[in-house]
This record gives sequence, structure tokens and C-alpha cells, in this order.
Amino acid sequence: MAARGLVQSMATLLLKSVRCSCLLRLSEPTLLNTVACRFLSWTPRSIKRLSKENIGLVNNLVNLGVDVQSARKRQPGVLKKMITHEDGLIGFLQAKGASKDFVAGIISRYPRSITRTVEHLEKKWEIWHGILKSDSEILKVLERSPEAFFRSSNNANLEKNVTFLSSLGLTPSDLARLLAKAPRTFSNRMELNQQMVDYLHDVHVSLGGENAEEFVKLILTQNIFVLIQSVKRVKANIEFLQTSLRLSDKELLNLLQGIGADILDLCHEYIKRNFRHIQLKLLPLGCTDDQINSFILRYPAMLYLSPKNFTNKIDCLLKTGVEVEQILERPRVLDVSISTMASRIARLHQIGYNFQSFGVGLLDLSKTRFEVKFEKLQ
DNA sequence: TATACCGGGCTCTGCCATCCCG
DNA sequence: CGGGATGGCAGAGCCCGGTATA
Repeated sequence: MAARGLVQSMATLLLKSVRCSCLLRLSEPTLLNTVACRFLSWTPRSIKRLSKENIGLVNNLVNLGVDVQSARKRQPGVLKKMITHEDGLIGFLQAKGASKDFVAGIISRYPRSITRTVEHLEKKWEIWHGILKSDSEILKVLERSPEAFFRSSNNANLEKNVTFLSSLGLTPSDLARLLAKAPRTFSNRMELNQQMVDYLHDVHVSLGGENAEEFVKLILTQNIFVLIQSVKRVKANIEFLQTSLRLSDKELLNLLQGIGADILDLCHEYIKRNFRHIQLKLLPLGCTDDQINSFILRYPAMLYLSPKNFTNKIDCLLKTGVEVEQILERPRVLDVSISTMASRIARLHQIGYNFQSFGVGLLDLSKTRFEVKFEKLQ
């Protein structure tokens, strides 16, 4: 990588001297080609590609501390552009409190950011600021997800999204949460967001609900990632929940506007796989289909657990002497991390706690409640 | 007073595919 | 044909405490 940068620098130096002295009549690409062939045995193809890059731009980026290699890998076309605005971008973001390294990182991760004009950035920032209120919060999002901020050049669409989401009854703080945690929502085309809203609306109506607006708002606030999923995925998940758990329309509706919303954004294959895995794990332990279904229904977030994690937790409990029935009765015990579960079990063992007689209720208490309880038991 | 029940708070990107336009 | 804009995908949990209830 350093070698390539070196070649580029050397080529630039040579070009400068060529321009000054006019001793050579080589074209820039040819000269670069020559330099590259001399110092590194590159293929003609890579030289051809490189020769199309804007050397001045590439050098500028190198000087700015941008990881050009990764930028090239991500969006090679940007490096070939004749007009870019990296200096404007730097000035703009630094004025907002970003460091030089921060901006270099942004460009390395999302090169197209340098194609945005300062006017565009100002407008977009203004709209974001209308939702997030402080520059530092916006910078935090940018750092996490440069793409979400820079991918679209369509500020009008961004404004349409704000209007649209507000019209659904989402409050300013709902919007702030959405923008902070699921910024892609706002770079989606408004029509795409509308499609999801329409779909959720239809689901509610077809399940016999009577307040679709409220339902949509509930889902979108309960699970802020729904709008960055495809309708296909959400639909598949909703249908899967109904058929696999054998729910009536009303039961499904209740599930969706409650704890079920949490898992709507899961990769569909993942839900299916985990569901099968839960059955595979519990059936041999003597559980019936109905028991398993109601177990999942009472704590659908278990579908979120990887098969390995699920198995580990169940095995950990069984090894401790807990009966399967005790687990079925208290699905929320799977809520605790495996490490918390194991360390609590160990501590309780030390003081002679009998899980079979007293149950697993202690395992999923909050930390403070657990400590209080533990003190008393001691 | 202890436990059960329940809802809420945190929390999502970076890559690839496809379409469309100049 | 290349590149910008956009859509879609895989991947993966834990903790807390208010309030009802026994």
C-alpha cells in the first residue's frame, strides 16, 4: 500500500518536473505507466485502471490521511472524478467539531462523501439538526454510519421523509430516536417507507383491527428498525409467526403490537432456523408442540438467540438440576446472558441453593434485586 | 413483603445487487 | 458502459425496575 502511494508520489513529482522542464513529451498516463512498471511489476490492467484515476485527488487524499486503498476498494469511481469537494467536506465537518482523523475515516469508509458540495451538506445538516438538536449527536451518527448520511444526494426526499413520518403521529423524540439509531430510514426514498407503512396498515385491517394508525405507530416505535427492512422480510416473519405458532388473527395482532414487534426485523431464515432449533432441542426433552409454542409466545425474543446460545443456556440450566418444566414456566430466564446465568448459579450453589425446589426465578432478576435477595439468602 | 408480570431502555452496519441515466 | 442512487441482505441480546398480586 505504501509502495503504491510512493509510486503515485513519484509519478506526481515526475509530472511536475516534466511540466517544468518540458524535457519529456510523455502523456501523464504513459509516464505513470512507466514509473509503475519500473518500480513494481504491475499488470497492464491495473495500470490502466490506475491511470484513469485523478492523481492529484489521490495525492490530496493520501495527504489528508485517507486510507486510499480501502476507498478504492469501496468506490473506485470516486477516485477518477475530476471535480470533488474533499476540502469543503473537511472544512464543513471541522467547523462542526470533527477532527481531521474523523473526516479521513469518513472518506475512507464512504468515498462518495467527497462528491457532496458544501451547499448540499449545509442543507442536509440543517434538516438533521432539526431532529437531533446537537452537532455532536449528528457526528456520532456519522461516525457510526457515514453511508447513511452521505449515500443520497436528495435532500428534498429527506424533507419528505420528515414530513411523512411526522404525519404518522411520530413525535419529535420518536424521530430523533429513529435518526440516531436507524438513520437509513431517512435516506430511504419516502415511497419505500410509505410502502412499509401501507403494508403494516393492511396487516392490521386484514387481522380485523380497528385502529390502524395507532397500530402502525406502535410497531414503528416499538421496533425502530422495521422501516429499514424490506416488506418481504417483515411479511415473511409475520406470516411465519401466525402459522408456526398457530395463532388466531386476534392473537397475532396482540403479539405484534406487544412483544412480537421486537423480532420483526430479524432475518427470516434466521427466525425459521432458530424456531426449528428450539423444537429440536426441546422435543427430545419431552416437551410437546403446544408447550413449545406457548413457551415461545410468552417470550418471542428467544428467537433472537443463536442456536448455540440457546443450547448453552438450556444446557446450563439442566446441568444445574433445573427441570425442563421450570424453564417452560419461566421463559424469561433466557433473558439473562449466559455469563450472568453461570455466575449466579455458581454463587447460589455455594450457599446450597436448591433450584429444583426453589425455581429459577432468581436468575433473571435485575442486578440490584438479585444482590438484595442473595444477601438475605446468605 | 416477596414474587410475578410486564413493558421499556439500550440497540444497526457495511456490503452487494440492481436500476437508471448520461 | 460506468457510476450514482437506491434497495436488500446477513448477523444477532441483555438489563432494569414499576406495579400488580398473593
